[in-house]
Amino acid sequence: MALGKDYDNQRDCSLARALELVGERWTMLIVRDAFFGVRRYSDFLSHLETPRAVLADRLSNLVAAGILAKRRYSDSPVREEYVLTDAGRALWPVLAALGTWSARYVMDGEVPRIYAHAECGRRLTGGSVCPSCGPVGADEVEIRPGPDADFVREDPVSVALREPKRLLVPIRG
Amino acid sequence: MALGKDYDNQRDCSLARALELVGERWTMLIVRDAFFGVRRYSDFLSHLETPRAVLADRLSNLVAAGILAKRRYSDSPVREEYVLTDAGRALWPVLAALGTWSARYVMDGEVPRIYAHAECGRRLTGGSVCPSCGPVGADEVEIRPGPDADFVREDPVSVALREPKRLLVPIRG
DNA sequence: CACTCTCGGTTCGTTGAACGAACTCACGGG
DNA sequence: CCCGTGAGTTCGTTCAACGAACCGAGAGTG
Repeated sequence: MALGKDYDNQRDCSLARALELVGERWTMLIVRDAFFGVRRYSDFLSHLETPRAVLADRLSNLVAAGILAKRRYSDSPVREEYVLTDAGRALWPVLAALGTWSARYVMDGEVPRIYAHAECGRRLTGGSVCPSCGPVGADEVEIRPGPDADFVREDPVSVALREPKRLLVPIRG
Repeated sequence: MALGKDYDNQRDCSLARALELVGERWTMLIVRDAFFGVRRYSDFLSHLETPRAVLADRLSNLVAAGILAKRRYSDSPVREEYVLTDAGRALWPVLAALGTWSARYVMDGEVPRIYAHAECGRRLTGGSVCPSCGPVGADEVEIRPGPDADFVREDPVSVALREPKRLLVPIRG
């Protein structure tokens, strides 16, 4: 496949191999949403507003890559959810690093969302490091709306994120 | 533009804004090559083997985003080179985090390339942290071929990377 | 029982991006 | 004068993203 997601002549580079798994359009935002507690196809769909076929394709790729796991949470009716695996949760420092870079060099002072250490309440620096307690895992991170948050969107995920919540805690009870 | 690189409904997220700048196909690998010391259009081209039009588009996007700067290094003939700006160099922790994740969860023990702290020679952990000296900037990082490197490719960049070198040091004198 | 709703998709026609080969243009060297 | 190099642009083809419509199973309502 010459076109598409692979980087055939760059297999000798761990970065390129990683990008084959998480470098496609929408994939990183799906992973971010998974950290936000999104688990259902319909919630990913309404929050990201991606074409349904693209979402289905990305979810199955992420499952194949071992980043998400597909789990049945109801037998009747049959309902599936997508949850982060260990490998998926290990992507937190990557998202955090990119978010931190963006806050510094792209967002120009705007702070739509605040990331803090849930135990001590201090804001994280470098994305995943608490200034008092050192590096923190994603499950110890609390997110809450920042001074520049807008509350315009009405999809279930956006509504749930209007209140502080911990990463990885599912958005629906 | 509904199609393409933007994530219009996600502007309220620093990650999405970052991905609008560095999330397109090839862009991250161009930035990685810039850290490797690649500066010339023809070197990016032969190392990445991307279509020429795509490379030209990505380079101009990166310049517009303030991640690369286009600089004339010869007036006659007119020759330009692309170098990382401060904002571009600040992307190092992002690449390092993704590379580290990949080494752990994707590469399955293969080590094509080794990243070490140039001062003390120790291999970096977490991508950009020296176990003795703490966090290191990209300019203090030395790369060298690892046990699983292959020396198959003959383009100027691949050849130059057969020997140890520091990040950011240009590949051609 | 019929009707409707929700969830989690698949199908399909259209648009736009990636691909790769060919072409351009300015300069420099022999 | 011809050739080579660097840095692109042009263009026809192929493939992926888009979005609207469709689908099937089960649950809830009247």
